[in-house]
Amino acid sequence: MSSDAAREAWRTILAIMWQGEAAGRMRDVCQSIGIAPSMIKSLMHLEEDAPQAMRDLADSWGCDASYVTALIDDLEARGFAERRPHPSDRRVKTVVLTAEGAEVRRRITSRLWEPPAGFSSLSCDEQRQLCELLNKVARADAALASGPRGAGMPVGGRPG
Amino acid sequence: MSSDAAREAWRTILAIMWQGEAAGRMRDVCQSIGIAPSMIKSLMHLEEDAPQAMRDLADSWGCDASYVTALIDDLEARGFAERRPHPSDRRVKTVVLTAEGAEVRRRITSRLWEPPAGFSSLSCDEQRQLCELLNKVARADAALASGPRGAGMPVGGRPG
DNA sequence: TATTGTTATACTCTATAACTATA
DNA sequence: TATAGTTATAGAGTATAACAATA
Repeated sequence: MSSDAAREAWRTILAIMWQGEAAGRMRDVCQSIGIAPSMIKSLMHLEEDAPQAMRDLADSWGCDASYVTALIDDLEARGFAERRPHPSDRRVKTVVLTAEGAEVRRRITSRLWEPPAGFSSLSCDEQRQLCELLNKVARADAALASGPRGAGMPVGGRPG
Repeated sequence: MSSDAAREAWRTILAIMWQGEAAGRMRDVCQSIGIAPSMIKSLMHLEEDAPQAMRDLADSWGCDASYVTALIDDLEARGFAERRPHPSDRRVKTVVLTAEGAEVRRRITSRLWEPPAGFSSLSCDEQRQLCELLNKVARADAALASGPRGAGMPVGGRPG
């Protein structure tokens, strides 16, 4: 059970995300850059110097492997990503961002990470306070998520 | 241009939304209640005692009118919503939530508005502080949104 | 035999165009 | 003539099943 203040804070975050100036952000970014929304998710998760196996991408995106094939086909067709063989397992294909893909990724994040207009109503001190409180929440949330649901831990993790 | 603290705060909100315990929230709610994600959006915007014209729904969801027809067809088929004639304009159809639809809506919100696990790492005072700061942002954001992009105002709104 | 990625296929989501009824 | 909603249809987005290559 959670406190009323926490509940209201969370509801307000949802309102800022879905009803405020940032609501159509995702769609605007897609239109201005000329890519499909599904591409953003892929681009944001790939990196320039860290090849990732297709299978791992399917797992972390929670989608079917065949759909990863389709997504990476698209990215490759536009020159944003590149398939590479796995050094030791020839079944596996890995994916990296090309220089052009990395550039597009930077353009996306610079728009997406721009805070909604309402943040300008806070003083500098308030902005720093807000930032610290949110960081505390995010750190705790990440820690809790890696406990009960983390990737490295077996499912029956907690010893009897 | 926005301050570094504001930028970091916003990025942290995005991390909490997309990477933390709340990341799969929407999908979980859909599965546990047995409805499609698109239905959530519709249900959350309808009300039990405030009939809304189909046309207005299309506008506020930013989608085509024909898709509203499909959505409301689904909701009606499941007994969650009901079409009603407009009192004065016989072209218009309005939509309201049925009692059952309102009940499902309550179940959805009670899960969706549950704050992510990380909020429990804040003291009561910190939760209240966070809540106040976010409220300030949300209020300013709503005010700014209703200025440049508001519904009631003509596009060329600012007088010369 | 089990696993990785691909292909073929089908189902869901959403938009466009043509249509009917009303204003 | 213009507007509200519907129908028919087509295009994206995504999954399932069958398959080839490799382990």
